[in-house]
Amino acid sequence: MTLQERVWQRRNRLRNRFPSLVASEAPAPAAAPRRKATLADVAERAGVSTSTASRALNGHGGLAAATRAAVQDAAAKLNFQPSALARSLRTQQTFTVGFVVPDVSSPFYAAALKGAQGRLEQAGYRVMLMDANLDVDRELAALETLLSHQVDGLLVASTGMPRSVFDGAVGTGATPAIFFDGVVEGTGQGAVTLDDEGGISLLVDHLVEHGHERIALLAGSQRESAGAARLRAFHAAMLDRGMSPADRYVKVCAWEIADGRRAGLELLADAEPATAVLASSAELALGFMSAAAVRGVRVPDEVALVAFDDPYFGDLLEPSLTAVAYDPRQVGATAADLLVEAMRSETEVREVRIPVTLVRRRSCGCQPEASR
Amino acid sequence: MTLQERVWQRRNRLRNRFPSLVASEAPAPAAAPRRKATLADVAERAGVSTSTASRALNGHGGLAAATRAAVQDAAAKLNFQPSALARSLRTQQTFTVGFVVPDVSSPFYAAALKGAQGRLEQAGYRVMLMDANLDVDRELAALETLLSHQVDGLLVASTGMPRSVFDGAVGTGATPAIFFDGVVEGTGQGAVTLDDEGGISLLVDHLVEHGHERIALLAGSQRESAGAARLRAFHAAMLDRGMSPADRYVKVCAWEIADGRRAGLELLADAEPATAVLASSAELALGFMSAAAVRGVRVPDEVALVAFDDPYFGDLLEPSLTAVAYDPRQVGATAADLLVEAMRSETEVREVRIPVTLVRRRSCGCQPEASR
DNA sequence: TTGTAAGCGTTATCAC
DNA sequence: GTGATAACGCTTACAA
Repeated sequence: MTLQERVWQRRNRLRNRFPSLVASEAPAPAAAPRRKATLADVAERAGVSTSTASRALNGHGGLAAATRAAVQDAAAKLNFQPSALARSLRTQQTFTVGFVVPDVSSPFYAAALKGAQGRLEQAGYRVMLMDANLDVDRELAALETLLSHQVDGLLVASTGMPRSVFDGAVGTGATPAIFFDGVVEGTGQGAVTLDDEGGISLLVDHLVEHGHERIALLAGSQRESAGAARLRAFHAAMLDRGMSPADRYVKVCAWEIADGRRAGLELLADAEPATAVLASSAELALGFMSAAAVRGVRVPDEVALVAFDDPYFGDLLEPSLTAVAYDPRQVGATAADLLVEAMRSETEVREVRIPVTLVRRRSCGCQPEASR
Repeated sequence: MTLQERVWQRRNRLRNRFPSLVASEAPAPAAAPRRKATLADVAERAGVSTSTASRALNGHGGLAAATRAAVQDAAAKLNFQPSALARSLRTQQTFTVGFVVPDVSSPFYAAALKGAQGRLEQAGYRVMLMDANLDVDRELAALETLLSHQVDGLLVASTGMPRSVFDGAVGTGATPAIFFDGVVEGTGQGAVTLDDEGGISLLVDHLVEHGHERIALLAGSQRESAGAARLRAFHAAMLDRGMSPADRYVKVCAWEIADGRRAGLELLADAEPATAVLASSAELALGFMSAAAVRGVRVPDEVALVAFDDPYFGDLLEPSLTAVAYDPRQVGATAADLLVEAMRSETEVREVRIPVTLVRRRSCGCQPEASR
């Protein structure tokens, strides 16, 4: 609070100087607007009341074509920009949505953000961004900040926040929330996730086609819903095909390259190592590749590798990476669409799954014809 | 406007229902706050005036310890969250900064955003994000939107906006602006850029050490200041070493992988092709690698490659990529620091350069001992 | 068709 | 120390 106090004092000092400036200084050289024009200024210049000015500018109720023109003219001359603050305070609508992610610098979230930003801007909304830094407490703080700014809606990829905490902070239904990627089960106005089951199925199927039976999983963190979903899907897919992976083949770990490397080294040190590895994310796959390189294990000759997540440089790796691909922007864009709908009118909660496809390259053992 | 109208109507309908709810419904089960608590509610519960309540909460001027406690207690009980909107309207401070980039989904900007976000949050600021989508017009629109929200400061990576346009929109000095990466020359309260000269020098030197003389440049777009700076630095560095590259070795192009590939193919089709290529960004280098692969030209045996920009998977490429590295978060963080300073008090304009280092890997022809 | 006035939720000035 | 009261810049009944 001390900080705020100091700053305000400064501002006020500045503002207090204005009267004298305006009063005693020579009249402005011309139409050089000394201070940001307000609606009252526009009204005065157009010779009407502020209410009329407001109506003219916002296209509301009946009003003479002439006055409307006069007001618009005055507004243009003064370069009038309505104060979003004042308007929002009055209308209780901010046309701002809060965007919360575990880590903006992750390519996936950055792309989702881009997708959402585009749609929201088109719909007339601004985005206020908060990075939870993979920390549930900060995620909570982020939500509270956003709420105190009266955002009209929330787009959140949760870092595994319990439902009760989320509902406690957001209050049920007051501010619509759409989850993407990191879902808080049982709340919110909707969710968009990747087709984890379908993707894992594609990957397992493909490895089986290559004749693998001892398949390992780099599962990622189980706090985020996506990690958990992929692990579940993996077990289901294996069972479907009459296999059940040894527990020691399933590595739960964080999402960074280093974590994938660590887990990969463990996998490779096994007495009877898996012949194929499925990584739950591109980073984990990268980590595994690096582990294999360190141990001198050749991919795909000695161990096959596939990933859920197709990095944009997947083609250029050695070996190129077989992976499940999807459009991360689409998840952001879709979530934004759902949110815009929810903000416009009550809608029933909807869950959307983004489709994924298999990209066959060399890390699985395939020999794709010379690409491109 | 039609949209806004409709939404407001709905809101008002909702609000109009509240009085009856509050008035006729049975008293709330307990301290279950029906509606978001306002300062007036807190004051009433504490039995003081709103002014006193405000003072108590903000730690202003003298007031009895007892009353202060009472107010704080009431606030806690009501779960009071001050309205940022109302406060900002009154104080003319939003504690929000606008962040404008050409493309958030680019790893560099995403990382810069992350760096800035952290520092700003620490300093008590929120970030409102706008993506200009590589378009100067949208950049302008973004600035105007931000200004209409009365952001306290601006962090902008410009897509090559002319100074006059920027000054016209932002007005000189009213709202402090710090540029990063994409600088608008001659305005703003500061700028932070990478050490383009130093980086290019390192790269050229290194290629020269390898014995190269016919060095080509994938220059990137010249609209952004970084692209232009690297091109200038390249010419300077070559001249310094007594070389002057043929014009046909210098390819100006956009920043995408595909652009790098296209330019790379041209370079390789040359009758007397360059023996080394310097790419102004990681994407351009990737594009070149892909072009070389298509043509069956081996890197580094037949052509050496170095890049300004070290992608996080640079190690795992084939060949691994020799590059100039830097911390993109640091540029965001540094810019944020400058901005916070500028918002707190008038400061002279400062230009900061972020240092870069050379990472020797295999694409240049080096044989680094087994990494890691 | 237009104006008057109330109010959104705060903070700040000035009396008491 | 504390309380009225007037802004901040806008929208919107309600009156004229």
